[in-house]
Amino acid sequence: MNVVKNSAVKAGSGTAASPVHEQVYQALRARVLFGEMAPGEAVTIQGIAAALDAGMTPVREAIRRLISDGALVFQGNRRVIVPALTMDDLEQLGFVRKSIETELASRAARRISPLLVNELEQIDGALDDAISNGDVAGYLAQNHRFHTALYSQANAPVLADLAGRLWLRFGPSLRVVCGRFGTQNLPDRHKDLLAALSRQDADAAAMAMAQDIDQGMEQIAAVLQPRA
Amino acid sequence: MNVVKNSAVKAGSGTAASPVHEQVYQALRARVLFGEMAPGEAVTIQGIAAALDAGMTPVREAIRRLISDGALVFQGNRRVIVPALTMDDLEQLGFVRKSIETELASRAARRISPLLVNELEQIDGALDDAISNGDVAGYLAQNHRFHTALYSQANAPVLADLAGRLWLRFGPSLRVVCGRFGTQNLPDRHKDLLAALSRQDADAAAMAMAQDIDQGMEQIAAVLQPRA
DNA sequence: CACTCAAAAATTTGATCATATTCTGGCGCC
DNA sequence: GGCGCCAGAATATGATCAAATTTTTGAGTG
Repeated sequence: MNVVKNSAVKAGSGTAASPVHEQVYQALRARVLFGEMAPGEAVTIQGIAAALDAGMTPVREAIRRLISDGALVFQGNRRVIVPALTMDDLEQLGFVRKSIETELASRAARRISPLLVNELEQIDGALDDAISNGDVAGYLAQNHRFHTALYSQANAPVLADLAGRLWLRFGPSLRVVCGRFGTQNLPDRHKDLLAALSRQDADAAAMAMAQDIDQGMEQIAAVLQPRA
Repeated sequence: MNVVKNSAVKAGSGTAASPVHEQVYQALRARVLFGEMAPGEAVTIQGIAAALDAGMTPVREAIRRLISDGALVFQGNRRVIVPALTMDDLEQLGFVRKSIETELASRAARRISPLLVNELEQIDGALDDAISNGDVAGYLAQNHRFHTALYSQANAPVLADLAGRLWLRFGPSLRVVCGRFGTQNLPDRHKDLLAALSRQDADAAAMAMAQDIDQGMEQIAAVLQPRA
């Protein structure tokens, strides 16, 4: 992967010339979110800088942001790694996710438009395709898109922002889940959610979301606790 | 204020020579948390660097972290300011605080030792002193210490960490509250909480915490909405 | 003749890099 | 197995370039 150098071309190709540290942040964020970095893997500034063809300063800034997001952890000394969740971490994460994301689902349900329901159904369709095709990256991406699109409709930027941060914490572990079980065994709990949304039933939407979260967290827990 | 240069003295005076960017982060964090920066105030990298006698790079990193924490906001262009909360922000913050911090209180209540209760009572005493002395800075500091000490006992690092981040968001506004109303009118809702903790009553602790949070959020809301 | 609006210079500030310095962790040696 | 040296990586600096804001200035108008 390569970060686009916005050097000479002023009449940009379309993207509004975001600063390098932002590009690096987005690139790393995507990697973490979609499981392209393994839990426990070390992250070196110079390594990332070389991989993304960027200077050290922007990379350093991006990494600090990710650390603050909980997407990376600063290992006491000067070492930065991709975190490996413990069972305790997972339990707490599940608690917060259920608190925040059920509320987001609830609020979104009250304001949602048929247009949005349609968009979500399309995303969910793409998600189903990814599952049946065994396309792990596609599954993760569409699942993320589904939740993000829903939360953006809740008119609650603070909550949506927090939820987005939480996702960064279990992204790497999700990849491990898919690596172990494949996509075939990933049930899609979004159908109940879509039904609730389309009839603007806030309580039902919250409940469906809670189940979706529980199911996801349990699947990760199964991988974290490798004793039969 | 001046950051200590850890230059020649290798046999350190006791503090384990933390990196400059960490020192800057802590310094800025304290400033935000204790209302030493006004909402809406602009934060310039070079200004901070000059004020703290540090280079630009560490300051830049610290600011990025604070932005990720929600303590500062990146104002589209390249400007960074201390956020001024809206009523909507406050409502969402209150929701998340109640979700997380009541849970923390609850968990702490189940594990707390008489020793800790004693420590909390001492902090609360210092808090009362600050109130009667009209010592705004002291009030904010002790109040923060109280909650932090409690949360550290909940054995839930993820939740405690998230709670700590949330506090950064309303720190600046708290200062405005105190500036407007003084400390005299700040009721201390910690007594109920301490009582619940000392008898390890998790539900009562959660309820008391919810009231403490509600009261704090309402006080901020009163300042945010300046129509009589 | 004063006033307004706007354009352009100047200053302030942010972004990035190349480089020097310091520290950590590993590896060979005793 | 413990101790000191070495490679590599992180930290930090200051310079340099670019962007944005502010100030200045000037022409046109009432």
